[in-house]
Amino acid sequence: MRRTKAEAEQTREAVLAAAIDVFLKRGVTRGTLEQIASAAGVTRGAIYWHFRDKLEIFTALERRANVPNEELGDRLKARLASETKLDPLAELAGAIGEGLQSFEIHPERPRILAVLWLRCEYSDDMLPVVARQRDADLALQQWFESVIGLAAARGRLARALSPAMAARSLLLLVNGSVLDWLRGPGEFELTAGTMPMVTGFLEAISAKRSSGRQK
Amino acid sequence: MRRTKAEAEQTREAVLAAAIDVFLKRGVTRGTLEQIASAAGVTRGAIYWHFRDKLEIFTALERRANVPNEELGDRLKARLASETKLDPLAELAGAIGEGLQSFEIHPERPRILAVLWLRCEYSDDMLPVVARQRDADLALQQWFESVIGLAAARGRLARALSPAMAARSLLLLVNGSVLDWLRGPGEFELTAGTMPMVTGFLEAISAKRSSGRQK
DNA sequence: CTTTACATACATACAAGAATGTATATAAGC
DNA sequence: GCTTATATACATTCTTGTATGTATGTAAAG
Repeated sequence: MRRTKAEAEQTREAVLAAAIDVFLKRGVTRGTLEQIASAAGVTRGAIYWHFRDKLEIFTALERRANVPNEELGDRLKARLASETKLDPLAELAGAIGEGLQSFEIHPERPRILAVLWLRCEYSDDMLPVVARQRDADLALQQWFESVIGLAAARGRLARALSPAMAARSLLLLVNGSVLDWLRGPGEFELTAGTMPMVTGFLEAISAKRSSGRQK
Repeated sequence: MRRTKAEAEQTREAVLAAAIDVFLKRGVTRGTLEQIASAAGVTRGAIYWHFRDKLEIFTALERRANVPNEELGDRLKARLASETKLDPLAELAGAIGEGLQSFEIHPERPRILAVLWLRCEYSDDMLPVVARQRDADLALQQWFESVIGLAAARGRLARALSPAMAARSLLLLVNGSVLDWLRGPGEFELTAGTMPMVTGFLEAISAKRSSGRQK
């Protein structure tokens, strides 16, 4: 019955994949370890070997959700620093488009996010989870803000919204659209349905170059 | 032990109020009828008299969440229809401000919304609830769109966003900000923290009257 | 190269506690 | 007197955690 290390890692992954399935169907609280085990083709014993309890499974999933965004942000910041001729807002739109597409390319990601955002009760004991998600959001908002601030410094931002407010608005737009997309299974295509709002918003907050004085 | 009709109605309300407390603390699934009962100062027997099961308590709460918005929308539409001189976008901003303030004035409303949005697992059996919330959102979006469409018809809308996209963006902004507010207990004031984004957004999508040609 | 010893990767079985729903008791309004 | 509004008691079902069994990989000793 004892498996090799590689096989053990494989069952660990199977448990996590099964957990996503079960959490999506039944919710994190109502989904049971027995259901996860049978979905993974093992018994609860195997789960208790790899994870202390259900919360540890959940946090393992949570950890996988927020990683890719950070890389994306770092790449964009690097590119903007090296090539100063690029239009910051256009590049920002491109990066957001990339981020959205990654959800359509890697099917696991939206499933995990759906668990975090829609299959989870944020009661008192989940408070650290909420805090981590807020931190992730804040990080996103801040790199939005730094890019928008760059545009503002070059006089390419209208005065209606400060960089901070614009960044926050943009984040709410994107997150909200993703949330809607997760709620409705296949009601619209994520990138195609979201980008018009993003580019429209960015265009709306861009300084109009023809007029020195707009109000 | 038998109470008069008025007293019975009172305990029904007490149960609902207690349910909000318990759901907020423990989550809808993990919150137990026993906890609700003791918080309401009754036993589970009383609850089972007034409600068939926990889901019925939940739906009773849900019903109370979406009512006020509809009234607000109807009032604004009536006012815009009667007085044609008003600026639609400015009135829209005012109505949104009113709506936000109602959350700060009536403390029960954000608590119920927090239950619906953050203390609830939307697993398969909750699908009708998700559908109802989407319908409520769609209704909001549509009255945003009708007002913005009015502004567009008067040439007071920039071309960056269509009325439909602008309405959707605006709804995402407002809902997202409310969600953030519900997540962080007292991190910012709802109206004061949200309205700058709303007015900024509306200003950004307004046609600049000085220039005949903006790009 | 074999043997031995130990850790690993599970499965199985069991006990305890919750939570729910229901059935029954009861006492007071109508 | 019948119904209503509750409390109480009970049976049942889940679920979890843990304890234990067990067989296999793995590595070191000889």
